[in-house]
Amino acid sequence: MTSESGKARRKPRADSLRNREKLLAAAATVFGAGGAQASLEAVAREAGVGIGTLYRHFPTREELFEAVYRNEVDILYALAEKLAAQGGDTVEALRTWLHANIRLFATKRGMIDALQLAAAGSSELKAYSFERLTGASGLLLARGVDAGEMRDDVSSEDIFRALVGIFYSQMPTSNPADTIRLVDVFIDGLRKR
Amino acid sequence: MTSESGKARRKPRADSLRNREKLLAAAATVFGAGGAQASLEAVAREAGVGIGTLYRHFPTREELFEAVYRNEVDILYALAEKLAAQGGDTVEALRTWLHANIRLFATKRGMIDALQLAAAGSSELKAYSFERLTGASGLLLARGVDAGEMRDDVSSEDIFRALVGIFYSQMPTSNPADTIRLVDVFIDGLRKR
DNA sequence: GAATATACGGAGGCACCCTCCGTTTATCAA
DNA sequence: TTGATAAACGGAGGGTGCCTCCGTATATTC
Repeated sequence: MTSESGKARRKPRADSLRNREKLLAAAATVFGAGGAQASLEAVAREAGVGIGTLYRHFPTREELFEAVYRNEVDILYALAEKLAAQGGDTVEALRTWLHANIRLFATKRGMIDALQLAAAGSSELKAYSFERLTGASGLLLARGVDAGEMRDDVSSEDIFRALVGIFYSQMPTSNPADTIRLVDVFIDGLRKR
Repeated sequence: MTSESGKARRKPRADSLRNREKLLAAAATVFGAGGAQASLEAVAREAGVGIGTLYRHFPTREELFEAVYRNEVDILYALAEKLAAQGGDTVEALRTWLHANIRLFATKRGMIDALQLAAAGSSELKAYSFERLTGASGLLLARGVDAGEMRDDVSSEDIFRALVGIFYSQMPTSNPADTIRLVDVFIDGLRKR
């Protein structure tokens, strides 16, 4: 139903699939080193393909980012689901999840930029990452609100954006410990008073 | 002692002063519309001067930003001083000051970008704005810590960066009310528990 | 009214963005 | 196998921006 919808199509060309993989690997390398604004031509060079090929596979910078980090995003989402399911202190669950975020972002400079892009992106076609991670924090937030342990006057999207903002502004200069402390401040603020 | 230090200098050329003003006005316009990444050549065009002239007056993008927004920064600093001097609830003072920030940034898209730049900039030669505003929030924070009303385990620089991050991530999509709510969450987290 | 210290402007070299299209190649059917 | 052809490739090209450099212009000074 997925692969044979519509008229019978040729199967994708092998070189196309190969190039896609090469581009993803190259992008992980280049973005990892240079952050979000790294040159797309550099990615194409690193991958050993023409710039046109890059654009055919990933028409926008965002799409390339999304593809590169989709896996990590899925991991974070899965963690949120696990934490939400296993019960226990709701505030601590949220804290655990956010600390996992920080630890992940600390090693992947490009990832935080990707989220920054996603969070700022147009709302009509929201990036996969933004939806997914907003969903994840929403899961944990809702549990806290239901339990009467967290304030109910903020949305998961706002929270997520705020946290991305904190990460984003902290990363370049500070060490993870400072970031963790600030996120903890924010979490304490989320407690119902 | 300031103006005649060293050998007797010529007075600055009139055209130079004029161009500096033209550049500042143009930059305010262009950055106001286009944000931090607006083209410097566009600024020069708007000012009706050559690109070389722009670079002579403001060797870096940061310096131009700083000059454009210095006045607002000074206003915010003065407000912090006033709030710190007049006593009263320390947490409320900080809140008042941050709300003033939000209100100001809401109308000056370029300003928040400028701070973002300043906050991320190299720490060896810190931008005027960053130092000034860090100092301002430090003033208010210290008072709260001394009064035993705020936690003492975060630095004013970290706080300031975090708040810039929140502003920065919120502004493009949300309305000021959401931003205010999130900053309030953060402030609540700063309370000593 | 020189002399000269300063400032001006923009060409030039480089990098990047993105599009477009002539060329190449993988797939499929005969 | 071997065309036929849909699909993908690559990179030239036109545009923009960055920043530097230096020949030219001009405000100040004496």
